[in-house]
Amino acid sequence: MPKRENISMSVIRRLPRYYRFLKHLRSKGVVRISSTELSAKLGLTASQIRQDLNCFGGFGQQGYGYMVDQLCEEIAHILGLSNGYKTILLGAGNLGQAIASHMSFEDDGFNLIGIFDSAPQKIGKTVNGLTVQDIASLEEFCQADMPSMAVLCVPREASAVLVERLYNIGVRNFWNFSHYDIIMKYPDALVENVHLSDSLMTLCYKISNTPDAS
Amino acid sequence: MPKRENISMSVIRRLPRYYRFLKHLRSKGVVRISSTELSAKLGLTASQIRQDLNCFGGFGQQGYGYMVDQLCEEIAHILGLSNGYKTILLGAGNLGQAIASHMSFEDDGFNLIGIFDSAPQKIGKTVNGLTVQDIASLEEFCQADMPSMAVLCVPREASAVLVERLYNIGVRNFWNFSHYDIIMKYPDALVENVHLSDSLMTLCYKISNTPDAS
DNA sequence: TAGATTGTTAATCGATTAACAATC
DNA sequence: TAGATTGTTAATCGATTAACAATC
Repeated sequence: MPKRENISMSVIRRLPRYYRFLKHLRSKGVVRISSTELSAKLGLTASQIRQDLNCFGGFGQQGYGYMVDQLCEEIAHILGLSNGYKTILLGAGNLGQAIASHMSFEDDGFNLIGIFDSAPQKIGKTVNGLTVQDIASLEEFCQADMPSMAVLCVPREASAVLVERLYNIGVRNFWNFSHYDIIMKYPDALVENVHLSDSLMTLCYKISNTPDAS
Repeated sequence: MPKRENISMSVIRRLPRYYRFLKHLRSKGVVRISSTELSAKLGLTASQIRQDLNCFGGFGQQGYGYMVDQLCEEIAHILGLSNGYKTILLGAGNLGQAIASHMSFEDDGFNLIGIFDSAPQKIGKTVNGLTVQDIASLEEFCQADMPSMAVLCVPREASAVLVERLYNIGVRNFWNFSHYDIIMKYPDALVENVHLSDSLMTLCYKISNTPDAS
C-alpha cells in the first residue's frame, strides 16, 4: 500500500460517510463529482474532503473532479469491505437479533457465521438463517471455524466473562454494544464501541441546553 | 445556570462515560475519587477530566478530590437526565423493538410513549408494554400527546417522508438510526445520528490496517 | 489554450496536556 | 501545619481551513 501512515481516526470516521454517499450518487447514475459539490451535500469543507482523500492517494483529476464509481471502489478498498471477516454474535436478545439482521443486509466487510446465547428458550431458534447455539459450545465451534471478530450484545457482566473466553481462543476484534471496557483489560484488542445510552444522553444534553428546544 | 457557553461536543460526549463510570463506582460503595484515579480507570488524562468538569463548575475539593455521588448527580443534571422528554418510536422492526426495550431499562432522560409502524402484521402487537400503532394515526396521536423527540428506526426513504410529517407537527428532536440526513434538510432540528454500518466499517478499517490483525 | 479543480503546503483554529498557584 | 488535589492559565499538539501552484 502507498502512503497510509498515522492516519487519524477523525479521517477514518468520515470515510464510511463518503462511501455511503458515493454509493447513493452512483445508484442515481452520477458519474463525476467535485470536492466542492460533495462538500455542499455533506456539510463539510471541500478542503477537508480533498485533504482526507489525499491521505490515501490522488484519486481525482485536476480540472475535472472525481469519478464517483472509482472513488467508491477506492474507499471500499481502503476500508477493507471485501474482506468478509468471519464473525460470531453473542447474545440473541432484541438487540442481538436486530444486529444479526443488519449484518446480513449490508456489505460491511463481515460475514456472520454463528450466533450464541445462554438462555435455553433462545437456543435452537433461527435468527436470520442461523441457528442460535449454546454458549457452552463456543470453544468447540471456534476450533472448527475460527472467527476473527465477535459482536457483543450481552450485558456488562456477561461480557467480562465472554471476552476472556474469546480472548483465550484467539479473538482480538470486537464490536462491543455492552458497557464492558475491553481495551482497559486487553490493550491489544481492536474494539469498536457502540454505546447507545451515551448517544441518547448526548441528545438529551443537546435538547436540554438549546434555548428554543421544548 | 452558571458558566456553560460554547461547550464543545468533544467535552459533552465524554460526560455520559463519566456518568456511567461514576454510577458504577457508587454502586460499589466508592465515596470519593480523585481525577488521577478516574483518569487511570478511564484511560484519559487527569488534566482533561478536571478541564472537562470545570466547564460546568468546580465540583471538587482541593486536596480531597470529588464526592462520587455528588459528581454523579451534577453530571445527570448537566445532561438533563431527569427531564423525561416524551418520545415516540417509528419502525417496530428488529431494531425498533431492541431500542424500545433499551429505552425502558435505562434512565436516559426520555419517556417512550408511543410506537408506530406501517406494516399490518406489526400494528396491534405489544412491544415493551406499548401497542404498536398505525403510522396513519401519527398526527392524531401527536395532537393529543405532543412528543418532543422521535426515534427513527425505519429505512432511509421512509425517514424522508416521516421526518417531514414530524417536522410539520412540531417535532424538532431526533434520534436517527436511518441514513437519511435530517440536518441537511432541517438545519434547526437537533439530531443525534447512530450509523451502525459506519461503526462497523470503521472497525473493518482498524482490522484491515493493523499489522498483526488476522 | 483557457478554465476548472485537484494535490499540497502554510496558516489558523481548537482541543489536549502540562504546570502550578490556590486552597482544602 | 503539611500534604494532597483541585481549578485555571499557559504551552503543546493535532485537526481544519485557506491559499495557490500544478495540471488535466
